[in-house]
Amino acid sequence: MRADARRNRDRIVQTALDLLAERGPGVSMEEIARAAGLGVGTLYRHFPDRRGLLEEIGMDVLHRLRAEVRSLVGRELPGWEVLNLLVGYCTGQPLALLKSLAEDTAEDGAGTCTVGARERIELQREVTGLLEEIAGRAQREGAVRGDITPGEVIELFSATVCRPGARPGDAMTRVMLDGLRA
Amino acid sequence: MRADARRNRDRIVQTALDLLAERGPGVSMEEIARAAGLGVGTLYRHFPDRRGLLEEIGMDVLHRLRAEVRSLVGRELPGWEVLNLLVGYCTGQPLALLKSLAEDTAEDGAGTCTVGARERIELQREVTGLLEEIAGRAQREGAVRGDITPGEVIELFSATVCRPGARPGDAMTRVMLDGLRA
Amino acid sequence: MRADARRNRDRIVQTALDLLAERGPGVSMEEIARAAGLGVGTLYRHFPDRRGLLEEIGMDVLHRLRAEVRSLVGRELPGWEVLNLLVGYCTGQPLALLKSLAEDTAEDGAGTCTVGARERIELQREVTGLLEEIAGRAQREGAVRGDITPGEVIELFSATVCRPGARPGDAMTRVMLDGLRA
Amino acid sequence: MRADARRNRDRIVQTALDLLAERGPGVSMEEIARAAGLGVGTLYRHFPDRRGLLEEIGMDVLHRLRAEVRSLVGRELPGWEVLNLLVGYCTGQPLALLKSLAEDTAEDGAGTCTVGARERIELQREVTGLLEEIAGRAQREGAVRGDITPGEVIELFSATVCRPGARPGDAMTRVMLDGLRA
DNA sequence: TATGAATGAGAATTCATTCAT
DNA sequence: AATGAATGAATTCTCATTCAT
Repeated sequence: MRADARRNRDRIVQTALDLLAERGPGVSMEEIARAAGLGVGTLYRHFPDRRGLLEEIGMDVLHRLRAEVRSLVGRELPGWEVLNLLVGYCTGQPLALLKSLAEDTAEDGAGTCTVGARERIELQREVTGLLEEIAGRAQREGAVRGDITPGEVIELFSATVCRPGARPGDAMTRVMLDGLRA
Repeated sequence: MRADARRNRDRIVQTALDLLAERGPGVSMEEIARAAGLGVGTLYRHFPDRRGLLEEIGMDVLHRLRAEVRSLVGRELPGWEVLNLLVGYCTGQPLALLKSLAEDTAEDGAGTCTVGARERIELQREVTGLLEEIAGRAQREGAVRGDITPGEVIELFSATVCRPGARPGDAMTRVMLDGLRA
Repeated sequence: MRADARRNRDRIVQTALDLLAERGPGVSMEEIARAAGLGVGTLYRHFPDRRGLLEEIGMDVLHRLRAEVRSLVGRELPGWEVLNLLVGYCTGQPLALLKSLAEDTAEDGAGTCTVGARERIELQREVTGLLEEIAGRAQREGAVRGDITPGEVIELFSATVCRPGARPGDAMTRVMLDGLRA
Repeated sequence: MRADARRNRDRIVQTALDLLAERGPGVSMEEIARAAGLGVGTLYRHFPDRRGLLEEIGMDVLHRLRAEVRSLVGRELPGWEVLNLLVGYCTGQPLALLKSLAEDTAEDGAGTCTVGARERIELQREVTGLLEEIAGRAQREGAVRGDITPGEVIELFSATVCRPGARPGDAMTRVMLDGLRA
């Protein structure tokens, strides 16, 4: 891929993320293209359609999240500490998009699932798996209560840090972390 | 108001609530009308426009919530118990709609706020006030931790019970309640 | 026809005329009914449809015009004087409606002409005939120039006095009358 | 602006003028688009909405009228002759549209006047000013009667030549011109 | 009979997507 | 390859007309 094409593609993804965060899911393709300093045509050269763009953005976010999780896991810290560090990372990321993507996909029914969606779901599952491992470890270490499943721990964790406007150390994250303690 | 008109109006509100819960905010006026067994025209006889319909539905939900809160407050129970009882009520109600209404209103900017929206915001504020009183009481009773404001308690509470798919006693509500304890 | 039905009918015609004059051809049936203090249902009991109502209104106006013309003709005045007296009458009447009716009818093509329209056209022709007689007499008396047909005299006359906002003695009517002189 | 876009825009304006003249103000956007050999979307790319399209058409007509008036004024002819030449020009133009635009604008009330409407009114005023100058000159030259204002002369002039179906030399224009003579 | 609620076809408008320049 | 003009299906909303109360 040529350098300028790559640059354009990244600009689109970034701009779309910003606009989506700022103005909700109603932003039009035209607006995204314009905000990225491009024409719609160029946008469609890079992404097959709106859904495709959203999926790719989701992939982008997930890739970065996976990288972060992997690097934290590599540092061999206690699970509880990893969860706390992840709060810091996640609250700064536009993870809310992942939720709406998941909902949109669910709506369509399992059958009509795009290739792009399948890839994302795959990746999502992988990342969730990693996170659940961390949660499980934290439970085995006695830091997190044992009366809920690791999956539920992560569900909770996501609900908290993915919520729009989440900040590390705000009331909701503090209560969530305290509530998770054994 | 004629009996049949009243009945239709209620059907519309109920149907719209169901569809909105089931299929997200993208449902069209036509779909709502069809699902209610009516023509679009009838929707527009009862509600000025799409926004108006949504606002009225929000009012409907809020009125019922206020009634519930008032009745609980009237029973002079400890604040903590009221909060727990409210979990049971709220998780069965389509409160998520209130959030999306609030977001939509915010988008338009303060100036362009409709009369309907203003009323709803008013009512919302009233209900929130009642809830914060309950939270405050629970804190003074020593049941809820004191390091967060009553407003934050309620914010948390809402985030948990308004989330789509919330069930009383599920992991998220349990953790939230445990995290709130003093 | 019962007295109250007659009264309702007249109210509708009068109200419709007023609204049409005041707010243009965009007034809705509902508005007309409401302004007449009735429901739409009642309106449709008296008139088959919108077009029918307009035609009837046209008939109403035409009947009164014919009566006026006949009475003036009966007074055996010189043609020129009759024309001048008619200016006074016509500028106070909502004759503009007749033009728009004529245009609407023309649009539909000759074939699709309603029974109501046919009657009105008939009556219109009769009145025009009477007026042309007057014009012809005025020409024979030497008061009106002879280089245009009586039909043209009346066309002119109508264009002037039917124009919205026409007042006897205003610039346009004076110029028209002066221009018509032999 | 791209050449083809320019061409399409002009086609739209021309087609709309024709349809409006032929079928009255009820023509739909879809019809205009179809008649221009385009999709509705294209109309909306070029004009913000129906009103916007009409205003632009009005501007178009007015610009051409102003150019004509200016060129006639530049030829330093007697006022009376200019008026007569203008009859020839005006009767071939769809000036009736300007009247209906003025009425539509008036209906909305002064406050809600669009930017487009304001521009048009401005231009209309300018052209009317030019025409009144010509009328005034014709009066000073002794060709036009002095007992009416230049404004009234032009009002009359417009009423005659803007009327649908006006032809130079038809009865109405001849009478108007004769009536205006001193 | 009078009323006004219900209906649905039709008009304006938006926006994802395609295609000519 | 980039651009933005063109497209038309989908959506909101209106209003003449019908029909239940």
